[in-house]
Amino acid sequence: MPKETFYNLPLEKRRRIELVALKEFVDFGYDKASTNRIVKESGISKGSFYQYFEDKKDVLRHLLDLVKEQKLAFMANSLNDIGTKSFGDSMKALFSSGLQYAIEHPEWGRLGDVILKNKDHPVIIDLLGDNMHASYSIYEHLIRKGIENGEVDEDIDPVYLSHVLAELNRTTIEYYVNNVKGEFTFERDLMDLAQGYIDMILYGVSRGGRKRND
Amino acid sequence: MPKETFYNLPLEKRRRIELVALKEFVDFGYDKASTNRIVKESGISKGSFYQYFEDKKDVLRHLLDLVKEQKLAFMANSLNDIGTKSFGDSMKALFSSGLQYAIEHPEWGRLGDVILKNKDHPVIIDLLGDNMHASYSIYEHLIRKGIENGEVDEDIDPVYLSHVLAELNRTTIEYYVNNVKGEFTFERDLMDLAQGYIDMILYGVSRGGRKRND
DNA sequence: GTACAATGTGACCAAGAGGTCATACGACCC
DNA sequence: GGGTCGTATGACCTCTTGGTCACATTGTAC
Repeated sequence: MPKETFYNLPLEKRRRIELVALKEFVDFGYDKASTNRIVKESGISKGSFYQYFEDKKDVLRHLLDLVKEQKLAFMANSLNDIGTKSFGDSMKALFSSGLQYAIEHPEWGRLGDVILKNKDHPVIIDLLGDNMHASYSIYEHLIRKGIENGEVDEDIDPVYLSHVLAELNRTTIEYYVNNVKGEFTFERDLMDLAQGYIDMILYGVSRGGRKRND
Repeated sequence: MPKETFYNLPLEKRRRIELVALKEFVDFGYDKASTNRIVKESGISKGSFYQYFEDKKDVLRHLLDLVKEQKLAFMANSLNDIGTKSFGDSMKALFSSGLQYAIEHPEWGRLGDVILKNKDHPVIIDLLGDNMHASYSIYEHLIRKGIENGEVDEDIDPVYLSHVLAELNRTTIEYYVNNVKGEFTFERDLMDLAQGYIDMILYGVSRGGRKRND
């Protein structure tokens, strides 16, 4: 956790440091992110930096706390009634609110991607702790429920599928944020996109096998 | 390319250096891979190292050449008749020979994973050059052919799907190599696994939507 | 033997990393 | 004025990095 000194700072200065650090981690990843660059870019001295944070890891921890808080608030609606919906609708809610978050908060969204991509890094493992497992568990939980309901094929290994879905979610959001950018801002387009995505998961990519265009 | 001096070396010494370097890149990724560690581990001097290779990048280039050569030889059969098969069978051939390669050459297989995971790194982009695009293109080509045949849903963006399939392929192989290890050594198991994988892609994960267990 | 080229060596370099610390500054209290 | 407390500073530390280079060793030809 950042030290008290950091929280005593004027809000504006705090935000400035956070944004510079965020950009640094997003642009360079954990290892290559440079504390020297962060202090230079945010116009503070090296000494101050280490009076605000324990160490480099502490900065990333703080950013992850922020993004987690933000994203949970953002996705609260989708997550709340997840127990009441079908597998497909739950997945759709998860995907579309995730994509919407990535569109509205591009830098913070990219932090999530960078973290997920470096999920083998010891520092990331340490920082995420149970959180990582938790994010897989959401999928796993939905899958098991889906199997019980008869919505999901019982032959599929739920643990395997949870990995696939988490990766697929990330890949898809990354693809649309990178390649399609601002073209999908309308709620309607986003829902169409999500529907296509869910159909692909549920019914596959084969022509005859899909439901939507029957 | 490695310098002539390197190729003049006794084969055994060359292999030793290659294996140490491979392990280093696989364990640490490009940036954190240390030339100092490589020379220490392989029992040569720093000076010799730089008489064999231009620079750090040159070593990875050499390893990528080796793995590419190996893997192409390994997958030659699957790749040869890819034009003559259906989308599903081509995908199956691609997946199962890829998995088999990963099982039989774990370290070299992991190098491919590490590279694919760091595909945004400038050095990796430089080294892979058109190769990366080529690997996506295989998928893209199959997808477009599948759409023409009426095998694949025409509503799906082929470029997007090629990214998804490449990622899915990697995730699945990674999952089975990490979690299931030696249990799938028999040809039969491997083909079952591949069939399940392809069915998931073609017909989705929904109970009713899948063909295999109708 | 001498000569010459190929190969081997490790001290050395500059750059950058994360992190520390003695010192200085400014606001408040007495 | 003096004292003190929270904050700001940048020179400095050690460590590791990728890469160099003057020199030593070896092998072969004559």
